[in-house]
Amino acid sequence: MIEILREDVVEGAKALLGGTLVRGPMRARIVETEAYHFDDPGCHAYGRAKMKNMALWSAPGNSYVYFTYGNHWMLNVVALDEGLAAAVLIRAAEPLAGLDQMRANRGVDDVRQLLSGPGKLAKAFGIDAKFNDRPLFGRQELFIIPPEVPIPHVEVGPRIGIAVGKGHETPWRFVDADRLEWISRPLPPHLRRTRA
DNA sequence: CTAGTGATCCGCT
DNA sequence: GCGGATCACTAGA
Repeated sequence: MIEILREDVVEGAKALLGGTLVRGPMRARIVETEAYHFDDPGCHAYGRAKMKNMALWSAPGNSYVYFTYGNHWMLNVVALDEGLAAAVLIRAAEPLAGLDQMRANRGVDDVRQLLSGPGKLAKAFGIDAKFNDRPLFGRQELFIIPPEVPIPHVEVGPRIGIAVGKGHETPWRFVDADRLEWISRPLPPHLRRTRA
């Protein structure tokens, strides 16, 4: 997995689908990701290094966690693309285990609401600044188990929440086509199907 | 649909 | 050093 992330952030974003995010009793299957890379105005690594995004230059496979909109933490996996800083945003997951812990952290009961968005997922897993810039593969307090085999069907769409003029059309949002009920929001009508 | 939230950034004193 | 704009979102009408 780290080898893929080091090579190509788009491939990395697809390869992370089907992976398992783990913390304590909590386990969840990653069903939605987005890719961001250095040359893309929507990427936090665009322009020059800033205080909050130092982790983007740490190492492929590390976490990049940041805070936005006054409320929300986001979990990213650091990657490289042609040697330049890049990242994969983990946007949604299917709860597998430790649901009671997730419910307690989120303050909601509905299983569909636990992890169906990047801010929700981070809150359910109790992810905050202390998880920034840490390895995510291998056993840690928070880690990701890569999928044993790539998932069979990936659907693609434009990324969410990117302002006009900042790469909003770039189709770098990837979802597990067989688990659409767990994604953060529906894909727009015309989508392309590709292989993982 | 819109309000809320607060750290960070950038351009100007 | 200051202040407004921005922001990879969510909850609730």
